[in-house]
Amino acid sequence: MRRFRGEGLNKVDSKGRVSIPALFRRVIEVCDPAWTDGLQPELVIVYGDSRKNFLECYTIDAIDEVDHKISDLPRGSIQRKMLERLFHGQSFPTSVDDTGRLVIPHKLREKIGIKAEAYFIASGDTFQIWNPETFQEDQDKANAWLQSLPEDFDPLIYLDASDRQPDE
Amino acid sequence: MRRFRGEGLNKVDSKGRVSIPALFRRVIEVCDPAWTDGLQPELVIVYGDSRKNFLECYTIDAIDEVDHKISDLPRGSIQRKMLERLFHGQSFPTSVDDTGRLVIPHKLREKIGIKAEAYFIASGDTFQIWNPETFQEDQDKANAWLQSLPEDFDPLIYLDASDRQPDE
DNA sequence: TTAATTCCCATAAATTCCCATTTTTTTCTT
DNA sequence: AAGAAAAAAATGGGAATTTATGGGAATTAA
Repeated sequence: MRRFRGEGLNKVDSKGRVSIPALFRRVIEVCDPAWTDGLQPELVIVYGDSRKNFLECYTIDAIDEVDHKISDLPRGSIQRKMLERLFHGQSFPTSVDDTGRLVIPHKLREKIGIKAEAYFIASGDTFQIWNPETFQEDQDKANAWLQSLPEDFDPLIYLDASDRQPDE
Repeated sequence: MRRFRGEGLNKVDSKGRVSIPALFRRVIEVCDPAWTDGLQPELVIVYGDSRKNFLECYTIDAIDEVDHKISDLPRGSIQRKMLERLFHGQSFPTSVDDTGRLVIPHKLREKIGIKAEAYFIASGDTFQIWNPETFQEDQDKANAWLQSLPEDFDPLIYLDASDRQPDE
């Protein structure tokens, strides 16, 4: 499964159109089973988590995986209801047009405070769209935290933790 | 099988007419085996569960699936009787008119307290129609709960739970 | 025959499509 | 290695289409 990698800053016009970074487009295409050259590859924007101030964009493969897991949860359970609302209700299916752009509806632009520019950043099998200033603030916080660590501390140390048993 | 995705808020006029979000219409059409371009695609509104304060709308394919499962239940069983009453009796078959609207009968509008506006939200292979205020209250509760969780809590964690054995 | 429902038509706003430029990146050539 | 040419990416604007919505006439129901 291909993963997104990289970041980018693009202009948003009055109709809400933004170019998707070209590298991301290749991944969106490959991860849409119905896509073939000439077609507009599809994707899904998830925006419902009220704690997040960015949009999360899923490829078709990625959202299908989520959908299947949701349908494995017991009908009527509170978890299923919540996830259905978030991923089925508070999401927006769309596609990349033939000039490589996406239309972000007015309501979604409002939600994350996007006006003239949008910042894109890869996040594994999804990518996120931020208001550039909001992202910078978040990044500043992350940097401050890094600064507080010993000079020789290597974040990769966290990876080894995943080998441990959950109860350790 | 196509699934509904997204949400929308539309006006209800004095005759009870409401536009169905365009994205939903595409799904309703595809999931009606009898539908072909120019015809009015059909659907079924289920309204009998007194504990729910919204209407649940089924595509023809979705309701057929339910019907078949019901007819597999033992005749005369209490379960079958209950489901038949709910899905056969307390349901309303209708269709999308050629301007993309649905007429919600007065009785159903009363039941969920709809007056000038109706809120639509996808829920897998069905979609729901709510009174906008009622939905918002429900959503506020969900958000409050989310806010109460640790900052880095990801609702997707629930999905991984489905890998576990039921008795864990 | 009154009221409710359906059908038909009209319009404004939003969205999509199509085409044209500009920028940036890559490739080719000297 | 520099500059020119070609290709790809980003952006802008207008026309055409689709949506959402409103109102009246025709039809059906009570």
